[in-house]
Amino acid sequence: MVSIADVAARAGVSPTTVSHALSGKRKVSDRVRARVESAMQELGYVPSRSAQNLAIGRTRVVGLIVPDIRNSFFADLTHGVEAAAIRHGYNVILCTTGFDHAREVDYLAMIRSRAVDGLIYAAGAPPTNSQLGALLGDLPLVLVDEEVPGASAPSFVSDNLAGGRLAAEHLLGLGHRRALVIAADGGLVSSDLRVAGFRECWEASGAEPPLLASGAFTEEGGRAAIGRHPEVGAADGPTAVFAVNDLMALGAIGALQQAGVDVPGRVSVVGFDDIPAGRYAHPRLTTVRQDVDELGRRAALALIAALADEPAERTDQPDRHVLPVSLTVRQSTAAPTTDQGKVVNRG
Amino acid sequence: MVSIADVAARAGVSPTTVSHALSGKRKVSDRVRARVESAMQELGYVPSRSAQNLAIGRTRVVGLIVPDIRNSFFADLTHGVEAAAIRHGYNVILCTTGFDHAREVDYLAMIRSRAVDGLIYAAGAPPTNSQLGALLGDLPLVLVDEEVPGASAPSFVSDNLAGGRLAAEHLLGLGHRRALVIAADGGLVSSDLRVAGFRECWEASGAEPPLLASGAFTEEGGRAAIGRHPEVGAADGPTAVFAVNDLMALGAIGALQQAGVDVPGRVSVVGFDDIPAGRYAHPRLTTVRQDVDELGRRAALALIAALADEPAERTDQPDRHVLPVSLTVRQSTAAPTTDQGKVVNRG
DNA sequence: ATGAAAGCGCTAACAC
DNA sequence: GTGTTAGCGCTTTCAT
Repeated sequence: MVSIADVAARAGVSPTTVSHALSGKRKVSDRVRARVESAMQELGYVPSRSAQNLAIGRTRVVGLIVPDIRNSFFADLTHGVEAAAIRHGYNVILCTTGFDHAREVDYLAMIRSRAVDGLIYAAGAPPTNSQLGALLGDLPLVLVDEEVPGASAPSFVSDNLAGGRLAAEHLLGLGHRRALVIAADGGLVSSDLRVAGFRECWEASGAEPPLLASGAFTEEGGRAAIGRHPEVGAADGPTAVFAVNDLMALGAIGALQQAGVDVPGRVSVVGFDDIPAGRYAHPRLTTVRQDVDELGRRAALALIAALADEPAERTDQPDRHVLPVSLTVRQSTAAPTTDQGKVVNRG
Repeated sequence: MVSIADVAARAGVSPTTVSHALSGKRKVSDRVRARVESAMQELGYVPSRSAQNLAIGRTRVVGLIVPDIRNSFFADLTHGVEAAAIRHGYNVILCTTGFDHAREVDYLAMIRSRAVDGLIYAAGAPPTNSQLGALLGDLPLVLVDEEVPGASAPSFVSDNLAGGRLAAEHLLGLGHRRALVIAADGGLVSSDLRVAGFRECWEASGAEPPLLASGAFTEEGGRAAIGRHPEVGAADGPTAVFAVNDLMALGAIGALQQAGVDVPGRVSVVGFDDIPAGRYAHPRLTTVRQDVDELGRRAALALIAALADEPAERTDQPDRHVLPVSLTVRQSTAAPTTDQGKVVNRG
């Protein structure tokens, strides 16, 4: 292990000078700099990150907590975070909770030991609300994708309310008047907002209130919700389904098709997220698109900015940043057929 | 920042004793241990990871290099790695190269500065062959998914050769005799082996040698390959396509369908990997399944074991571990139709 | 069973 | 423009 002292000795200068030649934090004469540089070269010197971390009190590493990296939504988010972080000289430690409590505890221990300078938290499960603050201590924190009711940290989320409205408008525009909404279990704010946006818009149109189902945030959750509502696609039953994420929407389509209900012939389905699988599905999924990559990027930049600022700066109001969403119309939605409900003309 | 000295003072013992009470590396009387523990509690003490790292010379962090986390193959791999790592007390720093050279350089700097104890490397691009060793120094390294010709590191890969054979056997068994193989650009060992396995089996059956195309390891790559081979699905043209990964297979199917060629009616397609999108595609994709999660798990365990052993142990022969693959038959393959080539009976 | 003291390798006042 | 020196907070001989 070649240390800064070795380099200093070889170049005939002090360790301080080597340090400054490396960091540029103070002037070093060209002659000396050249000697130092060749000494480093010859010795194959690379500064020890551990020593630097201890000396400066920071690690230039941020933690990213996501429920499951195999979910392509979180993979995209991670991509955005990592790309932004690396551009600013930060590395990211990936922490996937997998909804496992033991793991969360391990992560918290790591976090509290200041192995990371800050944290980006995408809560996938009903988050540890008020506990969060206690567990994290005063570690800089940014929430992304999912807001945590109690927490006083900046958050970056998609416009879930508007997304729900977009889905409702699209379906109403096609002539649908009876809908089933599939929400996520566990009181996730994002799910609640999507449902709220949908209902608000739907009911404002004068259509009858949508049916409500809920389930796990997975394909199986969507499948099961349809199982519990055999009236979907039946005479006088709902002709439209809005699922609060694509996985559930895909599951719903699968269950519908299995029950012999044509999509979109008999029932239209719209999802939320715009994951790759939705583009390959049959029919291709109409969905509300989130710019997940950007969500991750913005969250990372915010955290890094907070880390650079004086800690005092952190008492800023915990602002909530909401990013726009858009509707991507594909083949899983169509006008309802006249034999199963009167088509109503409307704006 | 409460340090070990604070705890020691409060408990009326020396820092040494606090350290040992924490690590259990030597006996501490119950009385003292109790005092130390409550002192830690009251002060909210958490040991500084940076200080520990510097003192013990290790970080308990491993690096994972993958080309792109958004590719679900690598997301699965990452999941396997991370799960195994965390169970053994290691964290993982995610490094996505995105085929960007600047980033690779940043990562190498981090790695050489001993920010990580070891490295798991899934080379997605034509890897930095012989350079690799030089760049990494003597950092413990494990290769996964893709082997690097020069490198003298243990590797964990799927049985690509057998996978290629499986695909060929399946297609031959259905009665196909003319095939197009879509390989990946860039001389990736995995692609070469898959192609080799396929050809070997194909030609051994007496069928005419398959046509060969190649392209990027992406959906677009598969699409373009079909574009360059309009004879696929035409009279006397190939009735089967084997793409060396699912993304390319999906692209090929899309291009075929766009050209009015029915899959599997007129042309059968088999992929490799078994990514989620293949299960949603229409027709659902027949493919060679890799146990990616296990690949990642095994690689992580091997690295961690190497880190625990005496460094001397590392001179072991750089073993190559190959994991079995299996064929998942779905709807993208069928017997060739008689009007486009005589059906031949076989085995 | 417990302590004193010397590092681990770097940074940053504070001198000159 | 360069050097001295004192930490950063922990682990770990070596004593007792």
